[in-house]
Amino acid sequence: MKKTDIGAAWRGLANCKGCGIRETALFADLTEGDFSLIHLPIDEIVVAPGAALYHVGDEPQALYTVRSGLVKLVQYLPNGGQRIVRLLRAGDTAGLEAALGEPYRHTAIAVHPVLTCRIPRAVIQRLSEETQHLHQQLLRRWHQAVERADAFLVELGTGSARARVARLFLTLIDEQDDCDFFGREDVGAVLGITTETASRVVAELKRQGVLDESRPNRFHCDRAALRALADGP
Amino acid sequence: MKKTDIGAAWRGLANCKGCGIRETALFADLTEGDFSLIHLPIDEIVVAPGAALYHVGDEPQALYTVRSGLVKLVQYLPNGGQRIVRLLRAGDTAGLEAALGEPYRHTAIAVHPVLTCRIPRAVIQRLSEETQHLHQQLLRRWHQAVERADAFLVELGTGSARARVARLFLTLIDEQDDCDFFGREDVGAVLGITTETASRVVAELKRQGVLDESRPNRFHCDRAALRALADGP
DNA sequence: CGCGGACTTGATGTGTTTCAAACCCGGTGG
DNA sequence: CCACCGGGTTTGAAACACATCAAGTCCGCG
Repeated sequence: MKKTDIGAAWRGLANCKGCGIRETALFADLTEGDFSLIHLPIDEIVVAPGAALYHVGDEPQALYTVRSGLVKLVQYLPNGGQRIVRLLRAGDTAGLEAALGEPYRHTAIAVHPVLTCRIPRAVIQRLSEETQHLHQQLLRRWHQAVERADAFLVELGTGSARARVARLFLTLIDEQDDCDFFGREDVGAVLGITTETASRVVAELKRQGVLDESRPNRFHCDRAALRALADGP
Repeated sequence: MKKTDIGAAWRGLANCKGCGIRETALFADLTEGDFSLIHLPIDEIVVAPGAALYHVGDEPQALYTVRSGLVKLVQYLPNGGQRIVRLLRAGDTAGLEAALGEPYRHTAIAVHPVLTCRIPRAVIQRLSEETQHLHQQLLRRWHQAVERADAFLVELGTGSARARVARLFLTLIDEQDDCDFFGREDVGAVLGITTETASRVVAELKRQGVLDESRPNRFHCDRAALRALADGP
């Protein structure tokens, strides 16, 4: 609760047309003409680990396209604990509910350093009235959000702690079998297990050579071994 | 897999304008004029318990508005098991992905006898191009689906088996504190626990007088007691 | 009447939680 | 430079909840 909110730094105005990840992002299929409809600035923002993009219940002023890094969507439990309900990476959209004028349902926190584009709600509404393209994209994003949510429930909420951890690594791993991981407390909040169990499992996988920690929380993984663990008991 | 698909019976053509639950359903804010855009029949269908509205991977021909009864959305696990990822009731929409032309991501199965309206995909696409109203509703439905998914994860995937069962009852209970419940196997699939544990917990709650089984799988519940259990250990 | 399916119950084992303590490491200040 | 602290991680031992395997019961139904 007392986490510093410092760490959100303005980086400049976004140049959407020339954006490197546009084809996978919300503005994917906007046309030249569509861009002229944007009359509010889209800011590029750098968010430091631990800082929030927005908080649950906030007035929805904007939604965010993640350009790099990792964002966790957190929901707080009545008992004070927290549960991470989704993880967002490059190309994903955070705070979609802002497009509907609904208050944010989660708190979005940067896990790794995050580069993001802040798109004001007014821009979305304007575009979504004027162009079918964006409307389709919005629907697709919602669809994607549901799929992710279901996947979280099925993949990360089922089976033994070891299997869950293995599946989590498999969802985070890159093409070189490397993986930027995060704190054990967060692992627990994602998988619905305790911090200690998360730590035990990760430590054990390191000992077994399935994981190799090149730097703190940076792992090289044995993909095959992880897959075997993912469905085993 | 071999569940009979019998039990889906045509009941007639829907009269959307006069529909009793329209204000809560997908067609909530369509105008008189909008209805004239519907050129394909909307069927009213009765689905018997255990029968499917559609199967995972099916070509998306239609989406469904649930008018009464209870529908489960099921996802199958690699190991052959299954997990129920959402429960739908009167006013809810099943198979939203059809509006996007995406294949169904779940299998939708009637738990209690279900009365449903089958809305062909073409109708949705036509309407969604012609009227902002429906478009907004579609977005809202997606939003709702995500909220449900998150609630499933947080409420039904956290805490002890007893707490989860209590929360499940609280989500199903009606204003008279009555509750149409369902098989223990399904309870397990919803909560991520085994059939036996589900049975044990329900049986124990019956003995404690928290639940009173008036007829098979029809319960009168002590709401206060359930709420106490819901966050307790 | 006897069968099958869903529910209940018991005994046992194991995985996970819990409570505690030790550890490692980067940072701070003497 | 080193002592010291604090947060995150690891590890241990004991308690507990849940899974598992295996009967047994209670229906409805042919």
